[in-house]
Amino acid sequence: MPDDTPPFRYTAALAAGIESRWQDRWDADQVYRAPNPGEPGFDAAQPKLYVLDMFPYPSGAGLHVGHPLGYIATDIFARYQRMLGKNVLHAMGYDAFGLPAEQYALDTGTHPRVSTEKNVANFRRQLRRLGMGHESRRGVSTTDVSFYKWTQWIFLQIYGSWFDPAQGRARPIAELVEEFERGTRSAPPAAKPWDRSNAQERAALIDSYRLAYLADVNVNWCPALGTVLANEEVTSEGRSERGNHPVFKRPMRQWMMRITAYAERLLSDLEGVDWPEPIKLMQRNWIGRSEGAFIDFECGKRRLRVFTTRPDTLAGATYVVLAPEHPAVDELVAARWGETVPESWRGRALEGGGAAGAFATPGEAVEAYRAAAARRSDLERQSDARDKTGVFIGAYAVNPSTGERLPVFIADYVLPGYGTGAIMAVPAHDQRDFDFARQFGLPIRDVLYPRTVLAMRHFCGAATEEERRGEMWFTVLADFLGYVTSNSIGPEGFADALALIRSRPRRTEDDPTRLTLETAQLVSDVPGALGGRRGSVRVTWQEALEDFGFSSFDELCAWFGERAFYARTGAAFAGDGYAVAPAELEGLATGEARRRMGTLIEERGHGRATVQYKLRDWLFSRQRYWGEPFPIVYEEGDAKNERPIPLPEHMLPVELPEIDDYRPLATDDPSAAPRPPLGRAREWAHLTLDLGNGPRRYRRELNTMPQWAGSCWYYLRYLDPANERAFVDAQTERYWMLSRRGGAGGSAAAEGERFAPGLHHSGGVDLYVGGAEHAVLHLLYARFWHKVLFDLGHVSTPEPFGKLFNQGYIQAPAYTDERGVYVEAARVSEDAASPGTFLYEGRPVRREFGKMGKSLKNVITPDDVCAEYGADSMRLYEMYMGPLEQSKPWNPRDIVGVHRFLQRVWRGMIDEESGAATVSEAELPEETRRTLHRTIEGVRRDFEVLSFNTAIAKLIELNNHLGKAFAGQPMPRAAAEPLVLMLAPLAPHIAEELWSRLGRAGSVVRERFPEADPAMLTQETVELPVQVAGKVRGRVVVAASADESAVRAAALADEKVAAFLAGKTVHKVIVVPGRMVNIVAS
RNA sequence: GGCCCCGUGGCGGAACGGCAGACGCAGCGGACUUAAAAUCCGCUGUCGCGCAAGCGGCGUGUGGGUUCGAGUCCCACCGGGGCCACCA
Repeated sequence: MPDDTPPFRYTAALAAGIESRWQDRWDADQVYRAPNPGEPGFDAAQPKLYVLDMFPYPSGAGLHVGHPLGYIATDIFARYQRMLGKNVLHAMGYDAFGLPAEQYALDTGTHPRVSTEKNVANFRRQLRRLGMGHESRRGVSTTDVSFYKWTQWIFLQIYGSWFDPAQGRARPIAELVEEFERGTRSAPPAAKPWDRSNAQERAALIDSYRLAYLADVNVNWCPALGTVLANEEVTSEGRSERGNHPVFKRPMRQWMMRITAYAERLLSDLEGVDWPEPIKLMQRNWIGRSEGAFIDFECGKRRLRVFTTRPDTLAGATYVVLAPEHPAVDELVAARWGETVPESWRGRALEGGGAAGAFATPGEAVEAYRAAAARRSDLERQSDARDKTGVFIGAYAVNPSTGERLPVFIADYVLPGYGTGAIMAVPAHDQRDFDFARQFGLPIRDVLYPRTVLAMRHFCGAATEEERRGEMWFTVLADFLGYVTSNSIGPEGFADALALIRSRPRRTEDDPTRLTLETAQLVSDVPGALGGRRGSVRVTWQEALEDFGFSSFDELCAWFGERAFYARTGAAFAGDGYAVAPAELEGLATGEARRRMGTLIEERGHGRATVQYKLRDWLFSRQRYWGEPFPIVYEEGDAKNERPIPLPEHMLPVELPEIDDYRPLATDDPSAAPRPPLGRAREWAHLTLDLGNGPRRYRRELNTMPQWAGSCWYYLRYLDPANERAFVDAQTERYWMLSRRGGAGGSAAAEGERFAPGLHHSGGVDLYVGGAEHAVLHLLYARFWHKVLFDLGHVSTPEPFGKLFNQGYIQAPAYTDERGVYVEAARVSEDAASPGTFLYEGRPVRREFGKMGKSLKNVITPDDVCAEYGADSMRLYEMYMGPLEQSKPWNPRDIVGVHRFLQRVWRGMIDEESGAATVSEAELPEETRRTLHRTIEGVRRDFEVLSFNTAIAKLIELNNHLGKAFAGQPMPRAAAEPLVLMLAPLAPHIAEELWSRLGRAGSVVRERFPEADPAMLTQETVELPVQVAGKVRGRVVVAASADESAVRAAALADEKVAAFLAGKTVHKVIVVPGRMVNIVAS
């Protein structure tokens, strides 16, 4: 069959030729080079812009179409900004250390360095194929020796500093030593005074202040990976995020980073950055600040310190709970049970341990409970979180508010690492305490109520104390009142609620804690109880009101003091309420009561106000091969790693040694000792050094740094990738990070306006794009390092990333067979006989949509898409799918739409037979000029806010317009060229080709983006819709400058409108100039 | 369980509180072809009336509210997704 496709039709084949030719040209001409200060071509007057992507792990599988979504977006944005005349830094590096890279190397039996280099090369090839305008000289990899030398250097900076709480910032450790020497600072009470300490003790004291330190901590040990993991790398099921292996808690001596010192700044500085709110929220939650108080309970001769956020509920505390690991337990545990101690408090010997039954002494019960708690996995603990366990330790503590003797328990629902590891339990106002109290028959004393409940108490005087305590029925009332009022059901509904409350069935045992809203509604469906919300009610609302002594609904509302009641589900716990006990707090709103109680406690010496954080220090060492070695040695003979010795800067880098067997020591045995693979490099691990006191033998630190180390600062190395004297040149750092985007150019500032709000305050990277999966890990660690570097004067901004944008995921269909196992999506086809049925090897499979990736076997590679349609079509499609921040399904059928668009653009100005441009030099007709300028204006606006889907739609519209306007005749150059330039950021290859075929020399990369003529955006006449009672009934054309009365007259005069107004009185005419008219008539 | 985000045609999605469904896909009809593909033109939320141009009703998950006017703002519910999950 003869192929009659014209030789210059824009097909995949033609696109492939165009694309590779221009990619070569771009490389050869270095068109993306962004000069640093002092480099050739640098112009201080030119505004700068730093655009950054979260760099990838170069996995062996290569890129799939989900990866470049964000990269394409930043590339378009960067290209657009270059065309506005900015000096744009856009580069792509590789996060190549860490578990995934090492795991891939293990799987394929190659050395990690070899496989990493291969993978990086493959990623680079794939990205180049997509036409990315990355500046290659800045594309560093975290595994480059010249890179990790500086990772080690930064580690030494952190190691060499301490956090001064008085100044709220990190300072060099030498200044701390100096303060001790001079006596301006004294050692903490627990430590020996400085002047009476020996050298070793002084060193230990100093070490205890460092931001990077060795400590025996209860770590997450993952034997299957042969390494410890950070809290952030462990899932809520207690398994490793990588590989899903079991993780065990175990004390080990490890490197830690004192990120907790920065908790407050990491929290408060979120205010100043332009980040998506959900991400900020996740960071806030992770940091987990809570204000509260330490309260001391007398407990025999000891004082037992608890932490609470609700000191105002102290009077409601009816028992005390310690974490099983709490150090005071051994001291407090009683020798024998008291006479009156119930059986259930004494623990239960488990089956297999001989006779089942309560333990003979508290000591035995405690021991058994601790052992059982340690055996229980996190998963088990969570699955039955409502079933509280614990044992009484035989001791009592005195409630400082009531003077009562409260029993002391240990229970694993109290965590050892948070607060003081001890709590006062207030079962009336805390769900967990309530669950525990019910389990153990402990008293429940309520001391505060939502406002509505206080009101309801007045109404329902019939309810006894007993009823309230046992069932916390007030939450039901609160639920229902909130429901009734917020639904604006009105007096009838309110009466319904009252009727329901009075007739509501007793709480049953299987619904022990509280009636939820759903159950309340269920109850309302019970015949006889209420008969439905709108149905027959047993009493009329007047009757109900009269019952309660009100004559009208308004009067009732007035009694409540406000028209809306805020109480909702859980209000009794959450605390928008009023305290009623103890006497000092009577009638105070909770916020006030908390403050008042805090003061009282402090005044009476029972404790003090404090702030606690959930954030823990960062576990910084791993027992793996493929990571940055620590620049740390120990004296030979110091077997327990007691005294780390930092290597001097000139000894950096500490290169990762070549070893044959780099596998981690994986095992199933949770009690096995970690054995870092670097221990096998014997030559490397032991060395002779002269650290100023003569040559001595030293041992190297054998752990490596975690995955996150390199990604904590790579964006700084992009700025100055080849610098051998510093991690980044100070002036260069200031230029790219500190100066405001668009600051120097007048018009540029205006252009950035819509985008700029986030850029005033913190400085840093102007736009950082990446997935939301890094909301806490990478983004928190990087902020921490950046702040340390800022405090030490190495960087000029307190925050690294001024504006953050999260792109969504690309989802793709995935298929499971009857066993629920995923099958190769590429080999599934739709059954032609019955659409909607999908077949894999002739067997039906079930379709679902999920994030594209290896695990769902639904990967589509950009290489395939490029081969079928070309890179420009691929880029355009990914941007056209929908809003960048949204997750959306990959639908290959839709790609032809954007491909056809490019084809039409091409054909509009190129002769498909000869390849010659077919444009005229004619002037544009008025209507076309207006359309063009409206498009320019719209596309610019869309580009500024990364709304590429709508920008493309506008370009398609423009092209459709041009196709119609110049059907059968050449398109004027005055339309063709702006169209090409607007297309250039989105589809750079075809734009370059068209530009050159239109007879223009050079690349479009540095051409100026078209500007809209404001005169072309205003219109002389406008068509306004005219509504009658909110429905469009007609249209009038009026002068754009027409005043309100003219528009009003025109609207009323309209024939159609008049027809609708016939026989009606016009009450009001609303005229929104330039928008519409609405006539209110009856 | 808590917090957060999202519900618009057959599909992806447009829409400063002001003409709902831009643009694309799919579908239908037509032109060009011996034919098909490609390409081009037109139609395409839904129901009713009409031969027709057209006219009208209903429509943004459900129920309320605010407003001259609600996809958009507020409340509740239903459904989907995400994050955290015994943090006192």
